[in-house]
Amino acid sequence: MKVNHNTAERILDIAQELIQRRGYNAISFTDIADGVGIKKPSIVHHYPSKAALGKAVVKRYRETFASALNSIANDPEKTAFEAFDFYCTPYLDYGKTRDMVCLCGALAGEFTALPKSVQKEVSQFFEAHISWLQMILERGKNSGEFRFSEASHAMAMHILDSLQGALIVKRATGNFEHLDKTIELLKEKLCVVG
Amino acid sequence: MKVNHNTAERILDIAQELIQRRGYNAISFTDIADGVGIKKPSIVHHYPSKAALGKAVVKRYRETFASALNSIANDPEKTAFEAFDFYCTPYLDYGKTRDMVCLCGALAGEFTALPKSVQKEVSQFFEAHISWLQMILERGKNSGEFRFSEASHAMAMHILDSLQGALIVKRATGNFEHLDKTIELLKEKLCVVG
DNA sequence: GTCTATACAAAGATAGAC
DNA sequence: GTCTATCTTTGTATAGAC
Repeated sequence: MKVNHNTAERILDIAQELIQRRGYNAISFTDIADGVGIKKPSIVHHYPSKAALGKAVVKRYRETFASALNSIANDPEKTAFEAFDFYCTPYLDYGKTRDMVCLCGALAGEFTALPKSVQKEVSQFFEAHISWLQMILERGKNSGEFRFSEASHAMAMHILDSLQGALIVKRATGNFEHLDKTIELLKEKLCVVG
Repeated sequence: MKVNHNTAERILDIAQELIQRRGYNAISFTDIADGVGIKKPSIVHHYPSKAALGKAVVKRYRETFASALNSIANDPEKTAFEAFDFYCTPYLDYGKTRDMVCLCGALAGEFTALPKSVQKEVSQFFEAHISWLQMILERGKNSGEFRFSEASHAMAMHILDSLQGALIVKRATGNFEHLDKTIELLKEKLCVVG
């Protein structure tokens, strides 16, 4: 994890982590300011409102994922299986922590209580992931790596749903097996030879 | 849906619906009071704190489920497939709504920001559902209705995760297909003949 | 760009009349 | 059991000095 020394970015770092741990409506400028080591009005200087900060956090998260997923997809050396495995990595990592979930998984739990601009980013995140997964699934099917009978779009939705669900249930039960088992079952479902 | 005329129960009804729509930290005594048609202090008369109210809401939800699941499991007329199908019904129903998710799915998204007493109820809800599903899966395997190679406990976790994840992603994307597709895929995975 | 000080609204909760 | 009135804290946000 890269460490930022730029204040605007450090605010995003702390805000993101706090949302992943506690959610959007449970955190305040004071919490973020304490984490960064500055005062409340300094945050407002960088982000004019909580909604603007929330949007910036999700936008960065979404774009970081988009960039990484894009790289993998465009790398001719990578197989569809490797791309799928890469996709699972952050879920596995969060799955090992006691109280962190995907940023957008946390936000989805309080979706209708979010500012519209934040909702939009969250929706885009999920839609981009479903599209990317669908593409990788089709590629793997064509290459013979994957074997499944369902529509690739339905499979893509199912993979996303399972991983997001596994993270939130993991945290609520304290059972860290959820992620490992989910990925195992998904791979089996895809008939991965891997 | 039964309509309650008892104030204490009506408070639980409204609080539950509001949490399912917006989450715990985004709602207030004022929101609930407006929904019930009373004033804030009347809520406090019935539930001494927000934490106590939250706990009561989840406890009732959990017990209502436990009772229904118990009835199905103890009914000798019901097959394992019928029990599984019954389990999916509320998810399907919430899946058709624009902005409702499972009460405990919503709460899981802000788990660490919940009062300890509420956390405990949510954990118990998930654990009870996993145990119940595991039992039904084993029963179906023994009767020849289900065919799966994984541990029944892992399958039970996976079913719960998928359904919970499908609900929150459904709401965040506005794509109502998530639940239907999830259940279809789960049934196929179980090699359901039914 | 960061701070102190402050405004203003909303939150959870209490006191006490009816 | 429900209300009005109030307390206290915390929230987001602004003004203006440094």
